Amino acid sequence: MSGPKFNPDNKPGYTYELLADHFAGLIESGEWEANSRLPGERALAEEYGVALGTVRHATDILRERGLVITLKSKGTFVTKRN
Amino acid sequence: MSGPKFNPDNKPGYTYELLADHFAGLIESGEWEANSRLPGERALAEEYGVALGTVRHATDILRERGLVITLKSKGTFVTKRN
DNA sequence: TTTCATTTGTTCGTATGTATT
DNA sequence: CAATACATACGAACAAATGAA
Repeated sequence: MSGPKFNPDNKPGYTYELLADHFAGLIESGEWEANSRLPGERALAEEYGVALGTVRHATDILRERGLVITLKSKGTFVTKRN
Repeated sequence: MSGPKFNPDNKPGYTYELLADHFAGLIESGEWEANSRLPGERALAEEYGVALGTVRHATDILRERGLVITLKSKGTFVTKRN
């Protein structure tokens, strides 16, 4: 069995960590711009073929790293850095 | 229906917070002694009539408060205090 | 060494509540 | 009112680590 769509080869590491690193890369590369809102959790879950809770765990990590902030009922935003 | 068995009256506050406070009370009162292992997460979920995720959320809070430590495949233990 | 039970860790699915737009 | 989005909560299943038999 191949696992989640985001990690069909079951590479080492937990899906939420790999996903957090992937998201961090999108921020680092500028594909996710500073101050922009991320796609919704359900949209991300759909896009990456993982569960809502997994996306949430990944964005929790981004928040801990200070890469994003989450505003209730608004969304998760890339933290502006200077 | 009235809600989870642990909070059938749906008192204000989330189940996981009420549960965390309840657990903290057990530690404070000494009913859960220092250095002792808590019942397993799944046993607690069964006992209080709540979901596993809710117990886990509650024990996460206890951990953040420094009241317990969790060792994988061993259990969650009341932090010894002096 | 292998097997087994226990416990935590992770992931999925689904539903409901609440707030914002 | 409807759509969007986060928060909470339920259930279920499998993985990983530990320790004992």
